[in-house]
Amino acid sequence: MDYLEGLNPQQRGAAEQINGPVMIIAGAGSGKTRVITYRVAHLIHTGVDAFNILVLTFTNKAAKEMRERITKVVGPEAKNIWMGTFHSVFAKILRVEGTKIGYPSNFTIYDTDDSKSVLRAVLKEMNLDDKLYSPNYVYNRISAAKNNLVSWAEYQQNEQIQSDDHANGRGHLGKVYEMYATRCFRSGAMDFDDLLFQTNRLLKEHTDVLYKYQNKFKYLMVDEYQDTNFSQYLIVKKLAAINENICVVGDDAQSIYAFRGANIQNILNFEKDYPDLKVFKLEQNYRSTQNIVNVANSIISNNKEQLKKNVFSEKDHGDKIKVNRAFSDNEEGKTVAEAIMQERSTNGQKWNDFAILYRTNAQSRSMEEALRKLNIPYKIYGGLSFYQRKEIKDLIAYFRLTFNPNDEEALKRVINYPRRGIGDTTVDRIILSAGQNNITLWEVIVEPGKYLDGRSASSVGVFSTMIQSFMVVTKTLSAYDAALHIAQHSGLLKDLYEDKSVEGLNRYENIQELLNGIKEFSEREDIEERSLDVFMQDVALLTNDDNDKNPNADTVSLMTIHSSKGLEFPHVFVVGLEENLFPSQMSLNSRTDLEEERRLFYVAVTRAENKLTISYATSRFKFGTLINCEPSRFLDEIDAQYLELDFKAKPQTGNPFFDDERKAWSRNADTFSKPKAATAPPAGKPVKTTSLLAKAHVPSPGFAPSDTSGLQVGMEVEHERFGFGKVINLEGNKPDIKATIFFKEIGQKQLLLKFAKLRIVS
DNA sequence: ACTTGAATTTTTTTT
DNA sequence: AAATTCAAGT
Repeated sequence: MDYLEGLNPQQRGAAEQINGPVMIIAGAGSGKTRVITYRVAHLIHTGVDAFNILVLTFTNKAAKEMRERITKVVGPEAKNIWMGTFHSVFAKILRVEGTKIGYPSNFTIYDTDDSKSVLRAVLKEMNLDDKLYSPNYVYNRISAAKNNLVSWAEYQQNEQIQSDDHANGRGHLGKVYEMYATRCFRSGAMDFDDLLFQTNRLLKEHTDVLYKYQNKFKYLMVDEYQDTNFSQYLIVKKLAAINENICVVGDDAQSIYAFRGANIQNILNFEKDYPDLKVFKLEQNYRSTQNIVNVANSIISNNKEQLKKNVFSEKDHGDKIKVNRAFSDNEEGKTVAEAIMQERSTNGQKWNDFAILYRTNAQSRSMEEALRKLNIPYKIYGGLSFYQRKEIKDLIAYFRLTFNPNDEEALKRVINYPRRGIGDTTVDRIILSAGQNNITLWEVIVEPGKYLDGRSASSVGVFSTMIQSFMVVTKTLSAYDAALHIAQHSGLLKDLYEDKSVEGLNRYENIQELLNGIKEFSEREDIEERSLDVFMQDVALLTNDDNDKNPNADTVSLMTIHSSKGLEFPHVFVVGLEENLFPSQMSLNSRTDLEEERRLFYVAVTRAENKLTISYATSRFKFGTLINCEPSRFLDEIDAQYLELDFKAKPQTGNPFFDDERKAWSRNADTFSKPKAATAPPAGKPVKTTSLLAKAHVPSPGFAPSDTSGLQVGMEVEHERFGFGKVINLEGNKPDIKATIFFKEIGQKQLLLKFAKLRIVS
């Protein structure tokens, strides 16, 4: 039992309560992963067969980490535990049982790009305006339906939905959903939501299958339960129905995936589903200093919907939370990079100790540039995954087509890449005859002479013969040899090799990297089936982290707050605390969305162990135009006693974030009602600086900042935004010289010379 | 069929 | 600013 010694009483209680329904409300940094690890270890020690345990996690990475930790406690037996994301676990089950609901076992998994491409085709065929029916909107709508287990037929019959759609002028959505679903089915494909939706169908329509897995998974654990949607909730509930040995772990304060259908009610209502539920609350935060925990608490206390808990820390108070203000996004990056540089040298820290977190992926660029200038090694997590790169998707599309010739998205992707003279017209004709003869595209292609005329028939024939040869060849080759064969004989490798541009070289290397990955896979000894089609099966579910070559390199980490969930760093920088960015402007229309943004901020803050720095910029580029930004409302919500500002608060207001600029942009309660007809354009809407305000300054043509090292009192200067002014004072030493400048249009300002972009006029 | 350059759109977050 | 789509020319 010594493995339980390291747990505090609540943690231990949760780990030892192995029978019956259990809910663990785990505050940030409260040792949640530890508890799950030891709970599973405890299950195995008390004699539960590892094969009977199912652990559902939120990311592949989390699953992998947990398995490693459990292995340390219980040894190789840990290999036999079913552990993974909802999507990967049920994809695996659907490969085995999917034939019962009409899917081939080699079904393709469509990623978001594939799905949207199908939708575009459908919308085009139905002649629908793709402004009104934007693929994005339609996709989300269908996704939401599936996550609530509404089939296309039910969608069409549901009066509420229908009247909503009609009110939105989108009465054809039901039909689009139907076409989309049938198209995917015909292609032998499931999208992400299908993996859960079809699992539900399977368990509902085939009680023998349900029974089988109920008995297999005698013990269920679900991590990050607050992020499950209805579809996931129901799968779990069904699987647990016989034994009711279900343990869910979560923190309602960290629910940040409602946009993907996550339903916070799942955790709030868990007690109703299981009246004899045992609840454990983990409230001691072992990760962060008291200041950080207190700030986090003061943020989250602004939310109405939450389970009561009292997260506390017994660590030192630690430093106050620094708040930096910058004039632009680039300067914000510079400030962060310089702070990292400095701290590392004074405190002897590693690059690893720092993380920069942001709301949107687009913000990484200004950070990257600043880090690169100071030669700071960094790594960006998330963003475009390796498997989403064009060249990788192209090659994989060939694999997909080889193993599932009905995969229309793969077919359309590669039928004319590399160029082989099959243009849009021919493709359209193929689609047309497939429709007319009620057969698949593939069936047209294998007998081109029957459906197409001479010229195109021959080039199409060459293509289909090639794919057919792949089907034969891959049967006997190892995964790597098969992949190489396809890469070579499809002409793809040659096409990339001949492109000598930098990007072309890069693409070629990426293909080699993929091939290397496949080689590694085909040499793995821990799995039985190592053929290419097995490798293919989960590729759509892989993310960037799963392709990380040296995860232990000493680098600064850059990532969105969403992907930072579950991680921790000694010093965290949260950047871009601005209205319309964080909180995102998409979230301003409803209280629930806004509360989710606030939880997101909570997640960001609680990643920090010892030090936290928050920053915002007063202007930044968006879509190539400069916009003015106002400080985020979240900053106002933090109890000021924990903060340390790098700029002077305005004494009159008592609120450091309400400065003149802020007042001019005046935001308050009516953000929730209508956008007001203000004299000033609302912040966040892209506005050319030239037309900003009556008093806005138009920089002189060819405005470029001068070298200000020789600046003297009395000189006239021009500032990009503040206009012309006169230097009235200079103070401070070398890099930190502060200039007081009187600007004609806006009055006196203090600027740090190293940041200010000034042109010396005279 | 394909190439080129212009016009248009895009940003939330992810399995 | 970058990526994608569109339209005219070859």
